[in-house]
Amino acid sequence: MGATEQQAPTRERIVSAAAELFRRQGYAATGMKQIAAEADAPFGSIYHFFPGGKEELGAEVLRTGGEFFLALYHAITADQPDARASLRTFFEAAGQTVAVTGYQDACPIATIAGEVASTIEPLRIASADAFGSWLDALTTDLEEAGVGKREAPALAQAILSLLEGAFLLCRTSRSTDPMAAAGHAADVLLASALKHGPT
Amino acid sequence: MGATEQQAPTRERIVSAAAELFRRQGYAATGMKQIAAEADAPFGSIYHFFPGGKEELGAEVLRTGGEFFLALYHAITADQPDARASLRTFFEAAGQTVAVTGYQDACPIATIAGEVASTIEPLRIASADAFGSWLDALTTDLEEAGVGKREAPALAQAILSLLEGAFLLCRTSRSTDPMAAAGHAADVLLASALKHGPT
DNA sequence: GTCTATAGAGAGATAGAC
DNA sequence: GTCTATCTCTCTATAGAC
Repeated sequence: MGATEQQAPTRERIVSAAAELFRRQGYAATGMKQIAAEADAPFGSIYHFFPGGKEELGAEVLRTGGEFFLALYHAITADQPDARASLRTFFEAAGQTVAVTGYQDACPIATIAGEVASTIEPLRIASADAFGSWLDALTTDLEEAGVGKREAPALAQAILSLLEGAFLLCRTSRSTDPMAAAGHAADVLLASALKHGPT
Repeated sequence: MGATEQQAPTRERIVSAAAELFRRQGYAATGMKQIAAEADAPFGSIYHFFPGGKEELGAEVLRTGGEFFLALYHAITADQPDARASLRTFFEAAGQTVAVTGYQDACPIATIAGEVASTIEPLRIASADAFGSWLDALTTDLEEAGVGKREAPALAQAILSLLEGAFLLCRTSRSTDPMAAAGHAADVLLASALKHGPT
């Protein structure tokens, strides 16, 4: 914490630089040399830390990205009084992030996932694991909020679909309107599930 | 119609081959040579028909893909008795298509859009135009079904977000569950809008 | 309008000095 | 563990014969 420059370890810098570039430009369009330059790391270090090359680096990016986003979800919703407020706050935060980054940063998984789902099986699986961990967390929260155990998983899938679709529409249209509409829709769905609901 | 082999014109073969490859593998990961091979067309013909190169071809793919999908939407919903049946049928058809193609073919725009939204402005605009045309059509149908003019655009955005998000989750998880959940959610949202509704 | 050969740039990956 | 030079391959794009 002193005046000395504190720089993250090389490996971490590589992973976060790759994460940012993959998320914004896509996996195939991002070169290893560009990653090294952005990370301010020697080119060879990438292959030192990731002997499996680009694919191994991509898998690590998806893993850490999934964990980071999950932690973000928990952090944002922790302070909220109930599940509906949590969802509303989360969608609002998502819209703000997209706008603040100039419609570049949205989901850390989606851009890569769309590219590799039919072509690079290990990365498809890593993407599925990330989405799966979010769905599990959301399902648990929905159940605790009073959504029936039979309805909760499908509702979680619908809410994540809303989020991911809105991310794409926001980035494409350069507008936060789709995220606002998705957030409102998520609230309607949850309210409906709680009313007709369970137990 | 006869016994003679009827082959589509070269330009059309190029566009549809490119559309299929871009949609499945992504824009950056697809090479011009692969497109020529898949289209069974000479390599030079691509540059004959698309002097602007890959970017011009990508724009044409997005334009025709957007039109085709819009026509598909109209065709599927034309026979339906009401708006809720239309939506349910459309989401069912979407899920079937994804599954039947081995989770390869989903939205003709989404994979490209995610890659280019922050990097290739002409293609970002072409993607936005395609999504915009779908939103316009859906908004009109929702209004005709009785959704209030103030609520219809946001509901259309939410429904398209559900569809796009579910496409991604289906392809990533190799399951049609997310599409079923999204279809159900869309039905709930429309029913809610019609009830609390309009006029 | 069809087709081939090739230019020129950049990719992913590797070797080896330090 | 750092860093550079380079290998090989593939990419987009072009030139020019037919």
